[in-house]
Parts: sequence; structure tokens; C-alpha cells
Amino acid sequence: MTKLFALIDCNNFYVSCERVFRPDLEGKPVVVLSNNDGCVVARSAEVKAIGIPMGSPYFKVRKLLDQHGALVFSSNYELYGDMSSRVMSVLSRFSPDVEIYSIDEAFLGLDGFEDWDVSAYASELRTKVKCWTGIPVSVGIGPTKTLAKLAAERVKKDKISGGVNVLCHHASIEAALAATPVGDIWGVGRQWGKRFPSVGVYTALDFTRQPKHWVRKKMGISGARMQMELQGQACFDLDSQPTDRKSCVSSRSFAKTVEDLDQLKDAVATFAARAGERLRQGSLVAGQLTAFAVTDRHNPHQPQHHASATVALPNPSNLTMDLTRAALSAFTKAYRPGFRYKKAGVMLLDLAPASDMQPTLFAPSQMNQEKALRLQGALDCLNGAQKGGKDLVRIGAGGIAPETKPGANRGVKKGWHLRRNHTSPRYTTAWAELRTVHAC
DNA sequence: TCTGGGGTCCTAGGACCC
DNA sequence: TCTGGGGTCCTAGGACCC
Repeated sequence: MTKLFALIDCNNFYVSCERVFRPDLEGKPVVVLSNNDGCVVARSAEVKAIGIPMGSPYFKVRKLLDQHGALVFSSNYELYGDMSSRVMSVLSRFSPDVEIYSIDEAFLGLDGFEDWDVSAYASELRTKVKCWTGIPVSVGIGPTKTLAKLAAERVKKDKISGGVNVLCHHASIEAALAATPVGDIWGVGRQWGKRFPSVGVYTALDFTRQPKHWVRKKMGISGARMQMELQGQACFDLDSQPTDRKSCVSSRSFAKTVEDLDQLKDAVATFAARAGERLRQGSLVAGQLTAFAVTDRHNPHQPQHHASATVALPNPSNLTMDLTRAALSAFTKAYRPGFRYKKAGVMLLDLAPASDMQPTLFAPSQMNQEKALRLQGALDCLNGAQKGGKDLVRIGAGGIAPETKPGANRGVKKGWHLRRNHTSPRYTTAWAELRTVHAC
């Protein structure tokens, strides 16, 4: 039985989310920025038409966007995450096999649908998603995941009306491969995209025609799989079981650079707490922790440094108290003075289910452990009680930076605060920010 | 002035063992 | 003193994804 995959891709997802609640944005140029208002991470069709590339630094394209009257949003992940789960739940009505691939993409397994009119089925899916969530999607269908993905991409590139592209026959597959630059293949990144043309490989079709051993030798196993997938031979299965996470990172770039150890420790403590929160949500514990800070890699005039140190947690934990202690000890080891740090973070590694945890010889006594858990529960409760009131209660060991000490310069932002100047409301996850409808 | 954040997989090379 | 070769495990770094 030949396999059949569909890739459902939300069009300009973040922009579409904003438009659901602001229909007046329809037809206008709209962009969504990354954290810190750094880069353009979502563009409406109108913005793409202006020629603004994905990932452009905002400050470089700001003028051009203004000239075209573009509307600009800081990213609102609470909104996008909620809209995403709405879309995914609609998709699950259309196939028992769904793999949520990213916030805005999902693969559907269509094994056993071969005798159906899959094109009509996909159209119906598209209509339902749009109708029930407000999000427009493109659908690509093919015998492998890579071809399904390529099919969906061609929907946008070739402006295929109806938003569905089925690649099931030799001729249509070859035509799509020939129209796709090699750099646009799923799995071919910037490095390979640059190198291929110099060896005479320009399109995905050229790539499929390279000798197998050459691809294997030059690109390794990933390249070999990619080539087989494009030739119609499935190497990747649908992965409907979310895989266990192996690491968890919390990090941020600062609006301004920071040199001061105390301020950096304050930031690192915050990241440790944030990462721990995510661990507890997933009932995981970490066995190792890395704390790091890096200088601004975009500024060649400043001395560069990557400060980083890893410590093992004596007993795997997800408690803010343990993680903060480990993070501060690691960071103190890693810190080198005299550098202007632009970004810092905490990585939790060696993750394992909290239930698997074996008490070690050095584990704190049962009594202390219980106390620690109760304390963490109380902290989570306080911090969770008012959404948006995050960090209401924090661990004091964080080496609070001078300007955040009680009484001192109240209202002055921390040195490492985030820039977010264009936020939209959390329409779907905060009562106070619901969209208001005025009756005429 | 202003360039994101959170992940995974693969590979090469070193350490170590027999 | 001779100092080969194969296996495994770990880690750092590269490349890629969205």
C-alpha cells in the first residue's frame, strides 16, 4: 500500500491570528515581530509583495513598512498558541493520524484514503478550518512527507486557487520539483542552498538526479533520506506521538547590553524559574543545567565572549529553588567580567519523567522534599492566580539587581528588560481582553 | 540605537577499554 | 619494550527546522 500524506500549513499564521480579531486588517500590509521586536517573523501577502524578506531585522525595514502604511505587531504567543490548538482540533476530525509539526503546521496520515477524492476531502477540510477558526490554510498532498510539504509550498508560490495541491503522479511531481529551487527543499538550509548552485544543482529536480553515493557522501544520511523522499520513497513516518522532550531552554536578548554580574544573575534566576515552570507543566525533572550569557554577535567592534557552564543537579529536580541555586552557581563559574552581554539563558538537560525519579543516596530527607514540594505548589498557585501577574512571588536568592531592590528607583526597568511596543490583546485567553462588539 | 527563541538530529573526534 | 585495531560512549559543534 502506498502511503499518502497531507501537510496543512496555516497561511501567514501569526498575521492571520491578528486578522481574525481585526478584520479591518484584511487586505492591508501586516507584520508580526519576534521577541524584543527584533525581526519580522510573519508577513501578510501585501508585505511579501513589497519585498520584505522573512527574518529581516525590524529596524532595517521599518521605514519601508511605514511608507506602505504597514501595521506592526509584537508577537502574542498566548493568542497564537490558543488559535493553533483550535486549528489542530479541527484537523483531528479529518484523520485519526495527526502529527502536530509546529505551531502552524500539521501532517495528516491519509493511508487508506487512496480511493477517495483526496482533493475534494482537502478542500472540505480547508473550508471547515476557515469557518470554525478564521484561519486560512494551504494543503499539500503527496506520497512522502517531503513531497507533501513541497506541494503545500507550491500552493503559495504558484497561487494555486482552491489552496490544495495534490502531487500523486509522476508528471505533476516532476513539474513541481523542476519549479522548486534547491534551497527551498525541506531540509536544505542556507549552507547547502548556497553550495548547490556551484556544483550545477539548481532545482529540486536536479537534486533528485544526482548520484546516490555522491549525495550520501556529501550530505550524510539526512541528504540521502531527503533525496529518497523527493523520489517518492517514504523515509519518514507520521509521528503522532509527541516525543519526549530532551531539553528546555529559557533565554532572552536584552534591550541593552549588560555587564554587571548582579543584574545578569537576576536575569539567569528568572530564566531558571521560567524553565522550571515549563518542566513542572510537563511533569519532567532535569538532571543537568547550563547557564550562559553571550555578547552581541552582530557587533564586530565589541570583544566577543560566550560564557557558559554546566552543572549536574545532585538529584534531578524541577523546583525553582533547586534550579535557581544550580543556575546561579553555574553562572558564577561561567561569568567573565569586562564583556557587554546581550543575551542570557538557562538550558535544562537530561530531562526525565518526574515519576521515574529515583531517590539518590544524597537526596534530601523525605520530610524536606515534601516541604519543598508544598512550597513550590504555593508559589505556583500565587503566581498562577492572576494571569499576567507573573513573578508576583520570586525566589530571593536571585541576587536582585540594584535598581529592583525595594524602595530603590521604583519603576525603573531592569537592565535586561524586553522590548514589546506593539502588543495586541490576548483575545482568547484573558477575560479582560476579550474583543468588544458594539451593536449598532 | 535597533538583528528572536526554542528545539532536534547528525557527525567527528576524543577518551577509554580490551 | 612493542604502541594495532575495533568497539562504545560522550561531547561539542554544525546544520537544520519553525
